[in-house]
Amino acid sequence: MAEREGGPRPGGRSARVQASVHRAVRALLARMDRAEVTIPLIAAEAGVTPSTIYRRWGELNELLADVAVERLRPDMGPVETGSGRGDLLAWAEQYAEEMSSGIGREMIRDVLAAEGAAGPRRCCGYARQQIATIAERAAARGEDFPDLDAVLDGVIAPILFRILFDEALGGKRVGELVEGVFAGVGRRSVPASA
Amino acid sequence: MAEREGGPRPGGRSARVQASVHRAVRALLARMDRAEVTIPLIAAEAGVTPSTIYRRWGELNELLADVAVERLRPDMGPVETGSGRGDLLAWAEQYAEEMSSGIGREMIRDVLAAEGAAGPRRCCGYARQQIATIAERAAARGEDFPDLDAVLDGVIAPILFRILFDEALGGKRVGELVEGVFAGVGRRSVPASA
DNA sequence: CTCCAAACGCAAATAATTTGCTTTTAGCGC
DNA sequence: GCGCTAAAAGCAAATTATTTGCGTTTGGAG
Repeated sequence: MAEREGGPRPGGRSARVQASVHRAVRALLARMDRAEVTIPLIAAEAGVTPSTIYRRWGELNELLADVAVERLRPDMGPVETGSGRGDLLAWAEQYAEEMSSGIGREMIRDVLAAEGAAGPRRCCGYARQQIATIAERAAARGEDFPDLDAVLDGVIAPILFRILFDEALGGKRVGELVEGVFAGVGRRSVPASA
Repeated sequence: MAEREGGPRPGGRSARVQASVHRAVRALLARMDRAEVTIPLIAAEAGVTPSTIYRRWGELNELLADVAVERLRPDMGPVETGSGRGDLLAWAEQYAEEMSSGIGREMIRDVLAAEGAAGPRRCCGYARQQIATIAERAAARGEDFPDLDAVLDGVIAPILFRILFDEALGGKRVGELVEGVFAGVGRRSVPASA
């Protein structure tokens, strides 16, 4: 659990190259439009030969997705507000805002555009984990908290769907979504009252 | 409303080229893996020169997205079952199934990977229109029917979110989602009972 | 019918990608 | 430590894709 991924050793050449390439991608992405970023450019910025990148990542999209997934990994747990509802609301609002930004949107698209389904799954897993943390805290306090799937489908899904297909949701609507999943607590899988 | 888009005249050279290229893309996509499809290949299959495609679409992704959007356009209205709930359920189940298929998934990704937001918007618009039709029919029968946005966020969003980021939902879960948006009818924007 | 501009075809020039081979280097047994 | 081995990187040539300049075709308007 302490290691991140890939490289045989943190300080090895392989790891150094990967770090250098990732750094180069982030730098170029910050400096110019994504459409202008090419593998030879990244290679030059990173101080490696293009063929190294081609052999390791195959194509530009894979590399961009790799970098994006890493950037999308949350660097801290969800903030605590005192209640599960407050935690979820605060987290969802921040999540929506981060993902709605230009860079956030691009990262999501990069992740989705990559070949396998591993990238998207990992991103989904990040959100899942954050919500699970909130749910556990709520459970520890003896509160009712909606199912993980209910939150994924009722809050995360609309946020990402609108970003990708329509227009990003505002904070107000996100709040309504959170209210919605709490309104439905216990309605599913609990054969009571319906 | 009778014309489709683009071309000056249905039988003109421009339209002929576009049709030929689109046909070529569909043929190649059916015959081989997407990763192997290149613009020169498409050009050869379509009987045009590559530069024509480059000038018109710019890059492979744009062309693939263009073709995908066209294929994603519904070719008929939602089936009528007698009730708004039944219509929505039937439509959502078919939608989920179509989009979950390998080809559906690929088309969505192609659309999302393209530059502008026009493609995704159009796809969202297709779904919106289908739902609006169902809603109008329900209204004409005097039934209650959820808001368009409630359906988009409560049914379409989870379906697509799971396909893109996790695992496609089964028909059972889709049914639950439809039930969910009907359970919430009138709860939003109508200041009653809460 | 003639003209104009947009779209296409062609081919040369440029850039990206692949590939075979050599060199470096991290991990491993001694 | 000391070599050995295999994975990963560098290098350069070959291949393939993309861009571009220019001449030609063609659809639409006067």
